[in-house]
Amino acid sequence: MKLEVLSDRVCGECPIRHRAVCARCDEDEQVILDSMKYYRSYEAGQTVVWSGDRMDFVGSVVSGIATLTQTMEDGRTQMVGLLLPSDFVGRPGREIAPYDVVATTDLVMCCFRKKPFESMMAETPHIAQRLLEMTLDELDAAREWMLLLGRKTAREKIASLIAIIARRDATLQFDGSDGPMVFDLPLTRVAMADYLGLTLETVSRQISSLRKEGIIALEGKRHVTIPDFQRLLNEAGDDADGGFLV
Amino acid sequence: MKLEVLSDRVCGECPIRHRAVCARCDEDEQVILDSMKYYRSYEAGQTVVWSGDRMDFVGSVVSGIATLTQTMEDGRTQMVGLLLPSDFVGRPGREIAPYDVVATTDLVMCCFRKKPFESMMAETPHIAQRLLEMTLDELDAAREWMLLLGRKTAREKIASLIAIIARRDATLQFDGSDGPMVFDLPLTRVAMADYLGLTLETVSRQISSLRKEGIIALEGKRHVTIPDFQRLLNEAGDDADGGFLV
DNA sequence: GAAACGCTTTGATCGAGATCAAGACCAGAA
DNA sequence: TTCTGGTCTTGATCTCGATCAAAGCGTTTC
Repeated sequence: MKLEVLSDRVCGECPIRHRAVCARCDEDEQVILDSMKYYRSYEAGQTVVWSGDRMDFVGSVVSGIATLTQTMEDGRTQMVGLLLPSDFVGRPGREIAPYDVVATTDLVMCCFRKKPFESMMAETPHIAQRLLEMTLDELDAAREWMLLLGRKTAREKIASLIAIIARRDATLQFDGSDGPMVFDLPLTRVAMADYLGLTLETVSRQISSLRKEGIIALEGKRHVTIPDFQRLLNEAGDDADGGFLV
Repeated sequence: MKLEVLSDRVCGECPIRHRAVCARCDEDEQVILDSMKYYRSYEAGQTVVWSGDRMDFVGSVVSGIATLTQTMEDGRTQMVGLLLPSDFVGRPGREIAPYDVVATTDLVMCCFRKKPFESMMAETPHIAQRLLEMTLDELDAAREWMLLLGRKTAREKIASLIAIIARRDATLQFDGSDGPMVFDLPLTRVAMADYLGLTLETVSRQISSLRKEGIIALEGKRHVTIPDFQRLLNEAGDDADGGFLV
């Protein structure tokens, strides 16, 4: 679908140019990556990578949202990462994918075949440096999530998730501070449950509860308005402004 | 205490030389690190770093065990990492420590002042490469832990933790496959509870339950024997051999 | 020796969230 | 229009792990 449009695109006009794994590259390096890259599109619901399968590429999310999930034999599943534009998928040096990667919305990825990318990385410290930085950020996020999974109540979990999504959307749009925040939840109730270590019924109940108390407002199932962000943060159990943003 | 002995030690005879952040360095690089490094010792129970404090050094665990914990204002705590020999503490480029680091046993660390280490890292791809590798491993471990925290039962959590500690100890000692595994738990019941997202009472009850069923045997509070490792793994809810080790 | 302290175990009870079950809401297809 | 399938909400009940409480055990101190 969008593939034709995108395949013409050069890195210079890429929307994630300054945040992705290639962010630190100078012009020469960029030219090489530009010639190596190719785009892939996925529809909402499609699986990008199956856990246990061989993975012959790595890449960055250009637009859309994907999830990283782990599943036990009996079917219990836990989402272990939420991939947003500029996030990196795949691990250099790894053959087999350890997680399912699923497109939650329509998704476009900027991909590189694994071998060439690995050689490029060995010669280009800028890429390795940026990847290290991004991986350390992901590790922080994973650890924040461990606190949520291990110690927060259902209500706090929901409030935390909504706050995280809201803050991200706010960052993307404008950073004009006050006024109500408005956005769409990019996840189904099931996906939220898988992320939060809850059941979908509990997710639904807690969202209803926050709605009844006026902490959030809902239009339809997905469209959310937050009249007072600080009030939401209080429900999330985080200190001050919800951890680190800066 | 051990400080005197250690301060004479050269990197060549370091027990973690081949696994730590310096593992990839060649001899020249090693010599520089050798001259920069200094050892620090901590007693069991001492706090190495306070969350929120400025951190002026980074370093590797040489011997002993430390924990990484996060705490909410109301006192709920979650352990987000277990630091074993060769693990790295601190993030280049970060000023403020986001977690408490606490020595669980007597601990020796090989430290570098942050600024010099950062400059060294900028000039030495070997260090950045190895750190990336280690960080990716930690990210995998954190994600495995997210599955445990979000979806496993109390019994599965305990079995998983014991299995992980057992496997690590087995790796350190010999890889002769069969026969009972014997080792000491390096954590108190409270620490286990903080790691697993449980209360200490539940930890104690589940350990008692595994003991009564003969899946583990206990001498005193800490000394564990596992007669049949596969049986323990079945209780952990992991597939096959408990995920990745290779 | 006894006392004090830290760590652990065990028991009794409670409650948050899971589970089971039904129905609401909405979009697309016939 | 009705049917069908997917997503979400709400209710009733149950259960696992939390909470509250007491006591056991080993080590250190005096």
